Amino acid sequence: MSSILSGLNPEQLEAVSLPHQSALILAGAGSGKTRVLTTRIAYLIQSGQASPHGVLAVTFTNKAAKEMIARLSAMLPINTRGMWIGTFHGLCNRMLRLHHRDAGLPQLFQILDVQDQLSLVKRVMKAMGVDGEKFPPRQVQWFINGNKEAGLRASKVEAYDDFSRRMTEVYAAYDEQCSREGVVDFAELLLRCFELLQANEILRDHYRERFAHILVDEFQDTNRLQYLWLRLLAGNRCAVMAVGDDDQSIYGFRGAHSANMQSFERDFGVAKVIKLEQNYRSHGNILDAANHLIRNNRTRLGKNLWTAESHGEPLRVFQAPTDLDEAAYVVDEVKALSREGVALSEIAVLYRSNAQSRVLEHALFNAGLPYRVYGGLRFFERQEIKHALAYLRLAANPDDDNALLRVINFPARGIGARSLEQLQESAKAAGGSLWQAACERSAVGGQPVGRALPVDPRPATTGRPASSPLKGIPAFVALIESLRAATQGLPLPEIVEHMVEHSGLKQHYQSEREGADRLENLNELVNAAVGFVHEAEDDSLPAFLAHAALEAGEHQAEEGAQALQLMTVHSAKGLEFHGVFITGLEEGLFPHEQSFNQDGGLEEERRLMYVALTRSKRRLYLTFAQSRMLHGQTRYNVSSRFLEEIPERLMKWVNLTAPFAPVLVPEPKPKSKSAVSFTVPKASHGWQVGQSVTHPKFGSGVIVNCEGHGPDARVQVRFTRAGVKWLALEYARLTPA
DNA sequence: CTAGCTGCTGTTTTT
DNA sequence: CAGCAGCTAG
Repeated sequence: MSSILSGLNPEQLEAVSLPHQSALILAGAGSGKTRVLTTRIAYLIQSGQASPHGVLAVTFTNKAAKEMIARLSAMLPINTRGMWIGTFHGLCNRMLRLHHRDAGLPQLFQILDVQDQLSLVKRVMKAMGVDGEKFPPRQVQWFINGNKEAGLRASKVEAYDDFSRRMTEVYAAYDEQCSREGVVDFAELLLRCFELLQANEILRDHYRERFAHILVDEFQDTNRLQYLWLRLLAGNRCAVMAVGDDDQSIYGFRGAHSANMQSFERDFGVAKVIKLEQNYRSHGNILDAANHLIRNNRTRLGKNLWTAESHGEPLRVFQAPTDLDEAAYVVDEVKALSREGVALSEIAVLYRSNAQSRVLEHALFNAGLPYRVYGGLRFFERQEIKHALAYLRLAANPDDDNALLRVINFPARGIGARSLEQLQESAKAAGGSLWQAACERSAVGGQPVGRALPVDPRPATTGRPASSPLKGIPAFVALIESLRAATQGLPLPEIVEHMVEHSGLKQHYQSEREGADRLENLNELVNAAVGFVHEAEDDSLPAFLAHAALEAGEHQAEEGAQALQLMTVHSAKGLEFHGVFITGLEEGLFPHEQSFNQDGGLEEERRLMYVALTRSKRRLYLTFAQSRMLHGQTRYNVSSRFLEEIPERLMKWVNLTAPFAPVLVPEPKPKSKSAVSFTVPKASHGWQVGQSVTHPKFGSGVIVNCEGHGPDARVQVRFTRAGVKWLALEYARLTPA
């Protein structure tokens, strides 16, 4: 017992060994929050106050859940498999699978990711004849999720104006369509689970009996629904330990409600709030900077981090003329750090928005520095993977219209908009899924059956009722049936492999010019299935599909490899690095301009900056650029106000530019760098046929043709790797080889 | 029906 | 600059 508790400071110890009561732990960045949580679980189990079976621990990200399980396994000789440790979505998914009947869901319900959800929303809107101009689908999606996350079904939404009334109608229709298809979106996982527990007393009591201890990580990020879910699940006898930091609440934009911390104190009868304020991560200057910055926020619970460590180095501030120069600086400094012996995996480059990673990646790639990007397009979100998954989903549940629509004509098999329209109409008329409608048509050799016929609005076409589409649809039905039959009972990896091989996807990408990467990803999908079988308790196809939806990014981030870490500030939360670059510190970017009109938006941006600062253990860089390419045009920004909120004495301006010097508007750059630096009399733009060139993306090649003059000048280049391409000289960054 | 083109638009953060 | 909807030629 003493072994797991040794080394804890008094506050940590108090938190870990609390008696059976609900508690709120205010845990500052780097104060050993995860350690407290895991040690608490270990303590409860080791002292016999709880069994592994009777503890539920919920986190916000998969990464955090994994971390917790790993640390727990290291601390105690117990099997952590089967323990209820996971994300809100993961745990709700688990509960819904176990009780799908009570929850009113098919056993094999599928999970819609953001893209799937959006396309379903669009489909529903189209069917209802809702104007997509007046009601942007994204906004409708946001509306639906927002209400679900507030715990509101369409029938409970209070709509006082025509606009929200119409949106609410779409919400209702969308939910109906989801249940027809047997699919649930992310928010639905939570809401459905909540409703299940609410409606089913026996089940509720069962789980309340079972989970005597609930632990919640990142409590400040919980939304209304998650809070209600916790309260419902906890009942009166459960001890809930909520750990959070209001200063790190950065998900307000999607409904997180850090006031849940205050509600928690009240609703759960918290006797004492424990504050963890000693920071074990960063040197003093870094903490000073973070503390000063966050003091500019009005709405805080109040907390001040301190450290026993020395001040360390000053923060290094770098002002770059352009985003390219900023990237170049990052490259140089990373190289220097690396030479000093700092592992690349201990260095992170942070940015506010994903779009910023491009320029950085480009510079790193050219410098030959290995890097890994978190976020962005995740593995399971790639087009070819989504296609393959759609085939798999159809094998598991053919009524999944989203999946069907994705692949019914991919690879192309002659099913166009017209036949789809007809299919959708007959499905609607029969009140069934698209798959059912497709089967009906195929079954009788092309004759539309029974009631399916009369809806055709154009009498002219009734002469030859839907003859052309019937070539494609029966072929599709037959394909799916044969895939299903062939994979029946096979182990998961073989199912996946069979699908990839025989769905026509592989063939399609083999014949496609740029299909090599996609093929590789498809192979990687088979590997993912193999890995999944080894790791997961449930290695069925539906479990794999759920995994794909819930842990979309898992596969591109190989742990431990020696690579520089690139990520948004959001995804950096909870991580720490020896050296951190916070880039793009410009007004409009960080803080983001979208935050200016949002309620409390600026304070959230500041908390985001606080999170960014506190990721660093030792070395911290703050960089910004005076001009930056954004959305295809150059923008001139001033430095971020956050730089001014950090005391000057903590910072060192490394490029010797006076701080807050007036922004110089650079002269317009020459149209094409290469055209200026390279002059050959032959042509006005300086390039000639036969010349060897290199392109940042396509690599090396030879010019095979030229045409046009001035801004319209183009050259045709035969690249060694990328084939033959026409490039506009004004834009292509071509260099002589 | 398909493929390929044009022209438009929307842009933050994520389970 | 992307991704996408809508259009046109084959």
